[in-house]
Order: sequence, then C-alpha cells, then structure tokens
Amino acid sequence: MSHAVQDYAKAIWSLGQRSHEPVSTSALAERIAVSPASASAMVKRLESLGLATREPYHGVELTRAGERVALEVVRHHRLLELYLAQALGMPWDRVHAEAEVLEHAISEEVSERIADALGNPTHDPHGDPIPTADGMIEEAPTRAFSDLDPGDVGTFVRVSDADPEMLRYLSDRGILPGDAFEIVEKEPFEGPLSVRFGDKVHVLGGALTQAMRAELRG
Amino acid sequence: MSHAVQDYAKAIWSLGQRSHEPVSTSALAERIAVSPASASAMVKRLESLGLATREPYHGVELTRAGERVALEVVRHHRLLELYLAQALGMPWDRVHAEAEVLEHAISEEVSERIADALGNPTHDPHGDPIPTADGMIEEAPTRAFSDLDPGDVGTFVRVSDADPEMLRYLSDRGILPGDAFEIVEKEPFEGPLSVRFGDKVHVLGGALTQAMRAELRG
DNA sequence: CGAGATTTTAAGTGGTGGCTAAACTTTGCT
DNA sequence: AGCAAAGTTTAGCCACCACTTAAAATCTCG
Repeated sequence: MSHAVQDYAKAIWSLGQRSHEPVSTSALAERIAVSPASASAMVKRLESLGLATREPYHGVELTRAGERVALEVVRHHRLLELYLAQALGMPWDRVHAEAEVLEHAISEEVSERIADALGNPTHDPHGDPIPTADGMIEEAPTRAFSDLDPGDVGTFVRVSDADPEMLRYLSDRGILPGDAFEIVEKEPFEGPLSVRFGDKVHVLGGALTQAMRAELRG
Repeated sequence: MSHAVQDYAKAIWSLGQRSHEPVSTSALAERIAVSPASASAMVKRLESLGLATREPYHGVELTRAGERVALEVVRHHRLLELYLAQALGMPWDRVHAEAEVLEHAISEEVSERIADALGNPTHDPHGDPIPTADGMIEEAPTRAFSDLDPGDVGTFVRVSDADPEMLRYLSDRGILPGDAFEIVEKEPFEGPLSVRFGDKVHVLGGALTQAMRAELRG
C-alpha cells in the first residue's frame, strides 16, 4: 500500500464527502495535480486492490475497505496536526505539510499513543473531526461562509488546512475555529463578506470564505 | 535523496566508525542485506551525489557531506527512539523499528522541536550518543563486554539497538545503560561471562556480550 | 606467479507513477 | 435525432529506483 494509493484513497474520500456521489476522474486528477489519464490508471489500481469500485466514465467510489484506508490516513493526519501544534508547539500554519508526510509513516501503535497523549481528541486544530481508530467519523453538517447571508450567526468550525497563507492570515487576526461570529454584510457578485468576531468586524474575500466553514446557530 | 541513499550513508558511517578505514563493498552489502553487486552500484550513486569517495576495489569513505547526511539520519533516529520511549511510553524494545521508518520522514524542524522537548539530550535510551544538529558527535571509546576480563569494572554504556530480543532480555533483568558492573568470571572459548550488576551476578552469553559495550573505570 | 577471494560491470527484472496522443463515451445543445 | 464539445479511457511510452545473476576484472597471499 504505497503512499500514492493512500493519497488517492484520501482524495476520493474527501471529494466524496459533500456530494454523496461517485467522484469524477477529472476532479480527482485536479485534486492530486496529475493528468486525468494518470488518475484513471490509479483508480484502476485501487479497484484491483479492492479499495474502490468504478463505473467506467461515471466515476469512482470507495469500498468499505478503501474508506477504512482513507479514514486511517485522515486520522493519522489530524492527530499529527494536533500533536505537532500542541505537544511540540509548531505553528498552526506549518503542521499540515509535516503531517502530510508523517501520516504515511507512523504505525498504528504510535498513532494510538499520540491519541492517548492528547486525551483522545475529536477535532484537530483546524476544527476538522478526527476519525476513530475503527474507521468511524461524524461530520456535523457545515456551510461555507461564502453561502451565508447577513444576520446569520454561528460558530466558525473549520478551515481547509491546505493553504498555510490562509491559516497565517486568520491566526494573525485572532480568528480560530470555535469562535462565534455574525455575518454583517455581504457584497454581491462574490464580493467580500463582513463578519463580526467578538467586537471586531473583518472583511473576508472570496477564496477565504469558501475555505471557511460554519455551524449555524439554531 | 531517497531512503535507500540515506540508509547506505548511515551504514557506511556505522561500519567506518570503529576501524577508521574505507568500508568494503562486501561488508556494506552484508549490513544492508543485498548482493555485493547492488552495494557496488549504490556506492557509485553516493559518489555521484558527492556523498562518498571510492577507490575501486578498495572500499568507500564518506565525504564530509555524506557524513552529514549519515549523522543527520542517526540524530533523527536516536532522538526519535528517546522521544518515543520517554514522551509516548513506548517500550524500549520497540522504539528501534519505529524510528527506523520515521528517521527518514521527519523534517529538521520537527527533529529540533523534539530535541528541545527532551532537553537536548546527548544520549539515546540505548546509551548511544546523539549527533548534534550541525553534524558533530563525540564517541567515547568503548569496549565490547566480550573483550573484558575478570576484575574489570566500569559502566555499561550501550547496547546495539537492532535486536529487540536482547533489549527485552536485558530490561527484564533490570540491566540498563548507565549501570555500573564488575566482571566476575570469564569462561574460555567464547563461553559466557559472569557480570555483577549491583548485587546480582548475571551470566551473559556470546552474542549478547558482543552487542553490549562498556566504558572501563580508570 | 597464480589460485581464490573480492569487486565491478553488464544486462536484465519488476514495480511505481507519471506523461502524451489518440480513441472512445457521455452530455448537452440545436 | 444528430452532432460537437467535454470528459474519460486506452495505448504506448518514459524515467526512476533498487534489486538480481552471471561474467569479467582486479587484488591478495601463499
């Protein structure tokens, strides 16, 4: 089970999360940053490993086994992020890259020891839920900030961990998962969003509001 | 810089430690458990990377760059062993295998954070010295237990970390690096050695006494 | 000096993971 | 329905890595 296979499983899982439909080859290829042909070939490999089923021309889905692989990698990733930040004091915006490598290298034993050391947490520092060791995950339904409307109030629960710039930007301004917010204003045509966190109103642009997710109150 | 390259550098360094002479291809091949031809090819690769110099038919030596690579990997390995044992409570006899994998995966930043968390230790749990971040190591001259004679007293400083059985055996009997000892008796023909640790005399066989190393008193 | 040991070269294997180009299927529009 | 565009798959290829066996080269030591 090579790194690449694990990465594809993770990517398929991740893309399949929202829409519970098969994942298209091109979406997968774009996510992994390879050509569609390469993604197609890899998907075949996952199928031959029993990790995915595919309907040619209609997309891939993970089998339960494939989902387990994906969730295990995701568990490793999120535990590592939390551990690096918490136990080793690594800045929030650098843990992702490190976890991306280590997630493939740590044994089950170490990952469980890390989970224990952290008190078996349920969410990582970005607000993402951590799958359990037996391959379960509960995803609370969240909405992208870009979908919200003025007057909406709730909790900022997570932000994509893939872009260090965004993380640094947010943490520089003291905005962290768990913070309550209220949408103040929304400019039309994908314009910026004015959001109040505490007493400060921040104006957040498009890419950012697509990466940030909220649980609405009520 | 692939894992294999790092492993070869580490092996050459390790084999070159004792006798400060070039390392033979066959010794290297045996250490890595590959054919001599494979080792020969890899050595060429190290040379082309500027990590080693070789005198065909007369062995390899690491360049300063190669030594740095080796020492960095060794540093990672030993810090990880210590960290896994100390911070995550992993048993002494299992840390080696895990460190063998992770040593290639952790970044400099994480390894320095681990070193800090451990208080910048100088020795790992097996008693092996830990190279500094800038590629220095001080190796106190030690002698194998199998070379010692009755009446010799000193400190048990280290034991090869490669064999979990030995580690378990020793720790089960409460024998740990740092312990003082006295050689009580030595049977001829590579027979067992009687060694006093504290008030207990242990009879230790051949392979074990070759893996255990001592600093003699005086 | 020459036999035996060691080392190197030569040639080839199998796996991974990627690519382009061309062929094929689906979709969506008229 | 028909057709073009978009999306997907296949075919054929490449590069890398790390290893192998077999044969040739070199060294060493009696």
